[in-house]
Amino acid sequence: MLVCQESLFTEAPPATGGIIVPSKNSKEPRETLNRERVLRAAVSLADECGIDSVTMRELGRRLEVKAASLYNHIASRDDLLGGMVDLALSEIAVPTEGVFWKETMRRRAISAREVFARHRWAAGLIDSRDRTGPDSLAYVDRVLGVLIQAGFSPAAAANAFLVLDSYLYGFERQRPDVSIEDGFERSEAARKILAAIPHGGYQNAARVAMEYAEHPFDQEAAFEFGLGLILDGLERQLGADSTRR
Amino acid sequence: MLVCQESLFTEAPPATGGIIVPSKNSKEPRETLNRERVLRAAVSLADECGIDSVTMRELGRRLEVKAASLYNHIASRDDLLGGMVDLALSEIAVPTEGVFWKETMRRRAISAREVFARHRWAAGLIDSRDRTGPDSLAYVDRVLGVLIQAGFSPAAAANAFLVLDSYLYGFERQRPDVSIEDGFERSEAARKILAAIPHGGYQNAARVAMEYAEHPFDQEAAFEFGLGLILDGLERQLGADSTRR
DNA sequence: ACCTGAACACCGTTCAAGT
DNA sequence: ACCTGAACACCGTTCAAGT
Repeated sequence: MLVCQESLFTEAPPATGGIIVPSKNSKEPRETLNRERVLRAAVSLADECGIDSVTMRELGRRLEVKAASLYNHIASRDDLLGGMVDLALSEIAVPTEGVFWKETMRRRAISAREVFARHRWAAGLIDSRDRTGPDSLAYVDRVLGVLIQAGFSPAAAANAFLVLDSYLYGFERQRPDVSIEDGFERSEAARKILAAIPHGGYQNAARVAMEYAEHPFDQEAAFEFGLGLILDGLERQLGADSTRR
Repeated sequence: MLVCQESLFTEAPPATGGIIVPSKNSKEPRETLNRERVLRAAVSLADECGIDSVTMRELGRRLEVKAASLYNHIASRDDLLGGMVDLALSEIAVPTEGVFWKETMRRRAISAREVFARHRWAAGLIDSRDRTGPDSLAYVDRVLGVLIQAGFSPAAAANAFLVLDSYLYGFERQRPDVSIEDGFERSEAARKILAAIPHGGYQNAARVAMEYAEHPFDQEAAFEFGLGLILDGLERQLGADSTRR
């Protein structure tokens, strides 16, 4: 299914050709396009080939339609990206209100990380873009509900939400591309790092590098460590606020 | 100095014209370009007009040079963006090793936020891009040094660094564009939000919106709240590790 | 209502040619 | 060593024209 090689042809394929999109039975009259089909195609294109390859023209090619036609279903490329983010965020597991808020928030964060692993382009697209899509809004409302029900004031709940998601998105964007894998390569890497230290420069960075060469960096553990830190802090704040009241 | 209006001319300005770049005395023979001058011009272009207007062609226009010439000084647009990030990060205040680590980290975070306020494009560019520029590496080394000296193990220091910066960058990217300002507009906004709630939907979001309509959201306070949470957590971890040893 | 063709005003990058 | 002209292979978006 992964068809990301830069197109070998610039011209449109012959209309008869089932070669390019083999999974599509071209006999049945193609059902008409709509916003959802466009968004879903964009998401899988981004998943497979990276966000940079999500161009109007490439997306049109995938949907067997000219780029200009897409504007019947989306307002602009920005609108497209916004819709894609909305779709991705909607995959984050729904917090269930019955569970203890801390556990709910932890599960939500881990679920979000799984979503961001599946859609590696998504975290980079969440920013000034308003989170006003209906799915997103419902999601935000549910998260706030869990926190308010747990005893946070509306403002404190919003604050907690913001702090948690800042960490979540920020961690995701720093997701390191660790490439060194087997033991030999690791110690070899450490040796090189030491050799490259120019006469006592970057000593601290070198110590960390050596440490990681021996005990590889556990990204998931690092994430959950920070998550726990924040959740514990929020819990303490909640306790302080409720005794004061 | 702000000259961001989309260029009114496509053709190059007349060579004699001091009209377009009035601050530049065009009589003296322009000093030759170099990497630093290109990067600095790109940074101020991004500051003034946004990152999207940093194109090779526009940058060339600013430097009174054809776009192709830029490739004598930078390898590619990606190289350019990397260099810009490096330059911005180098503006973050240097942590001084003499001070208590927690205060140092707090000041660093606040300084970083000031830098990101000045260069609003910067936070969005820090991601998979390696932080391997010489300035960045020296900076990383210094931060790690403060933490290690405070008693964190190399791995714990790296973890603390990662957690802090995840929060920092993540918060920055969510920086809300609060547009409502005066009191009347705020209560008006709250009224509208309530009116828009479709028969009991999004109740929690509505409560938060109303709360903010009365007591406007203090972004700086929210940031420092989360920052304090994380720093306190790290301090507790440091204490636990050192008593255990 | 939806799609196409063709155009417009852009991009990043390469490269032979100039100085 | 640095810059230019010209080209290549792209972009997003608009719009009259088709069905």
